[in-house]
Amino acid sequence: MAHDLEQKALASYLEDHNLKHTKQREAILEVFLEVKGHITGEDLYQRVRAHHPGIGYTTVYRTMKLLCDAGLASERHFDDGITRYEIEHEHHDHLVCVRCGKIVEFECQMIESAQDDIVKRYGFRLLRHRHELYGHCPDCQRREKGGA
Amino acid sequence: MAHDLEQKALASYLEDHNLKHTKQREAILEVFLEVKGHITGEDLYQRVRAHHPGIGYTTVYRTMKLLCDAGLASERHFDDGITRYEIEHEHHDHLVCVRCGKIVEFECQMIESAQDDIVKRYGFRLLRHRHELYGHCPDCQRREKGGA
DNA sequence: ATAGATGCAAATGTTTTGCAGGAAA
DNA sequence: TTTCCTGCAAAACATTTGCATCTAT
Repeated sequence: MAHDLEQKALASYLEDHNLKHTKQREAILEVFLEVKGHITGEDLYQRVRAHHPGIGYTTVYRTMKLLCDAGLASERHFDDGITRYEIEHEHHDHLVCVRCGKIVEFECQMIESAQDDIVKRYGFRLLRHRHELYGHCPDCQRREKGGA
Repeated sequence: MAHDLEQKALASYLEDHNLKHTKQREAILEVFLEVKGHITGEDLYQRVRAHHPGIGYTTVYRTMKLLCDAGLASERHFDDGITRYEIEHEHHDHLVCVRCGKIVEFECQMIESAQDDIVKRYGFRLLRHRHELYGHCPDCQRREKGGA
């Protein structure tokens, strides 16, 4: 499967850092990749638990932190204050549906360069940014018209 | 003082909604306007407390919620997860210095219209957005060179 | 007099930490 | 067999709520 690559990356990270390769860590990474990220700690916990009862919240949170350090995941904080983990990949921003929770990624070079201009204007040195658009996705707009 | 206007707005909001005009509410609004917003609940609590010992966190939080309803304040959530209250005014976004915590507002029409394009492309209906640039402000960059 | 406000303490919800037992190397 | 992990329970932290008391109207 396509996830072998990431499992190998995890293994080599663990090895390089004198950490142990446990079934819990493997299981959490597995589920995380399966759902393609954008998942909360709670949700991840529930899903891993389905296959591995007995696993604790603690392990999920600790493992996700580890995956972030390993460069396989990254944390995202949207409006609801709940941390979500996504698969680490090149820079992008998000569209979030406030009705169904769907998250879509986008990337816009024009905005990036406008940001650079703003930063220059104020004399800041830019480290990172966060840009989120909240609204209703096409499916939910259709549902609205339907009557829900 | 310039704050009379807002105190009047508060009074009329309270009246319209059958709420009472208390010294706590007045004091909190006073301090909030004084510091020009972008303040945390904790910070606001400490400052109000300096002049009005005995006031509780609860009242600060409840009053800020009320001021938001009244359209005088609005909540902002930056990266650190602590709610900050700002003076409500026309749409804008923020530059945040991650060293000293300074917050600068900006507004960019080019970005706004680029957003509209993106939203259209994905078929979303845009309700609101959040755009924050994190970096080092000019003062902190100077300090860095200095040696701190 | 009475609806509404206050302040305390306790609850909340998410994430983290201390610790004793358990598993990988 | 030593080092690192795990899971539980408890802590942490910002914010909210229950409740008895107090206050503006």
